Amino acid sequence: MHSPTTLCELAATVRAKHARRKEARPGELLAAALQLFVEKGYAATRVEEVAKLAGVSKGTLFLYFSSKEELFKAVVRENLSGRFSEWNAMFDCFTGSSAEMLRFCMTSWWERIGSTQASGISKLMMSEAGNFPDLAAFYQAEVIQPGNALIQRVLQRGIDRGEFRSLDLKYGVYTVLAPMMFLVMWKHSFGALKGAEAQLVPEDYIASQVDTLLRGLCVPTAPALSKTLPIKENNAVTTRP
Amino acid sequence: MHSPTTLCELAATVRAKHARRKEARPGELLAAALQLFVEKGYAATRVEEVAKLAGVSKGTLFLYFSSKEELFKAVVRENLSGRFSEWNAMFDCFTGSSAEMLRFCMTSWWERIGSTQASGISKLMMSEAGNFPDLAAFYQAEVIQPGNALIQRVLQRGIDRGEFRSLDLKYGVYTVLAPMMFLVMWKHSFGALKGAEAQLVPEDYIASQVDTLLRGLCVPTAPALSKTLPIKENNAVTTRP
DNA sequence: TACACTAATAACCCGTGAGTCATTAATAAT
DNA sequence: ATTATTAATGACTCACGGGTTATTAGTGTA
Repeated sequence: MHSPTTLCELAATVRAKHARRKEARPGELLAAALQLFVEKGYAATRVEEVAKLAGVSKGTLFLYFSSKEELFKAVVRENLSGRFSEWNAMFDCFTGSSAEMLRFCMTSWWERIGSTQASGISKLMMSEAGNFPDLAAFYQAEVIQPGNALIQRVLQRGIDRGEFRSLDLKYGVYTVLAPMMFLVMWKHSFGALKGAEAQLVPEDYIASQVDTLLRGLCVPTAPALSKTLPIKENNAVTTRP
Repeated sequence: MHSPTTLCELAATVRAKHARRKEARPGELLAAALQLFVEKGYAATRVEEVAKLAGVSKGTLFLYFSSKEELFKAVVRENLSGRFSEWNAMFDCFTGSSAEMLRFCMTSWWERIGSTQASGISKLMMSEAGNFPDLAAFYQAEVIQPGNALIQRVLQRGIDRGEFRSLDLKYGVYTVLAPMMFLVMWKHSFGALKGAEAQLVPEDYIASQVDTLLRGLCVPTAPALSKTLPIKENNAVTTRP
């Protein structure tokens, strides 16, 4: 009836229809789900397509995930949560200036997250949070809050060391976050279209944003400003090991 | 059979079922469509809901707009296109410094666009461009390109007058655009949720972004460079140095 | 009042997609 | 080899939504 098993094993794409592989299924389904959620968004992704891409039937998917929503949550846990402990550890180790640190954060965020499929989840959540409040709350707790806290730490470090001017951290966070989120939104929307107008080199974009974030647009002026900006006196450079 | 016509005229919400109002329909449908597209997105908006909100049946909607896509395009034309001539005219009239101009652009963008329903269309397009390439191309030509050109003019003016440092305009545009687009995305996604964490005062956000955009995060260092014009508030008429 | 004209309706068609379930078949146990 | 177990299937239900059309009813004219 089917091809001999030897042939089935040859290519992963050509499997026996009823092969029993309980251990491997969840991972394959999560990988397929990530890809399709990122490509098409949450609402527009069909669970049957996910199953097909993972090489199983729709029924099998529901054997491992009780609903589309649970499937999505599992994708978020797999790809975003848990990264933050690593990033906070990197923060603790960093010894350079805060300007360097900010540049490092943004460039390596691009390398490790922005340029990967994982960033598509952020785009998706910004796009569809309004229509799926349960998912939005889940994402807020799982990703947004740790992310905000991390950026705040970076800025606070700069202020404490007298390298950054004092600013309202609540809004300061967004001067860092907004450029990255915009890049992600762009990449997964107009950036994905063919038009030459829409093209944009992410590394150049990030470099440009970091430059302006640190130095501003204005030409440097004699720091007559410094009297309007009382910088804290305790800027004894507390260099960490 | 129906209520007398006098009663029908009393409240706009209580109309005769078969009232014939050919002139008023398109505008009412467009207003309803704008509201629902902004609230729920393009794909998630049901044309029947739009019709209901406009006080007509679904069939009537298709009498005035041949499809959902045409309805949406009409909404975009009604609300975004045509604004740019006005904005370009304002550019030509402006006499202050380029820093003031940038601040003016961003604050009045918020007042006139960002805080209104119109901004929801931008959010929607960023969210769904990938799934509706025809709409994306339409929006790119109708809104994005004029918008980009306008921001470029502002930056070029600053550079020409020696107020802004020289920068790659292609990417410089995004240092202005990204904060505004992020605000719009936020406002229409997580910002619409109840959580106190998600709250954010747009005017304060804009002010913070403009400050950092102009001055940067770093404390002013003695540049030992040119002594050029002062940048903030107490603006002289900013002739060239 | 009768009649033509057309704005508006509501029932209808039809494809789609989330979730279910009776059936099939691969593996393990006896 | 026979049987028990369960991974996997695919046909099914059911609700939904874009678009169509036969019918109803307002309006202007004779």
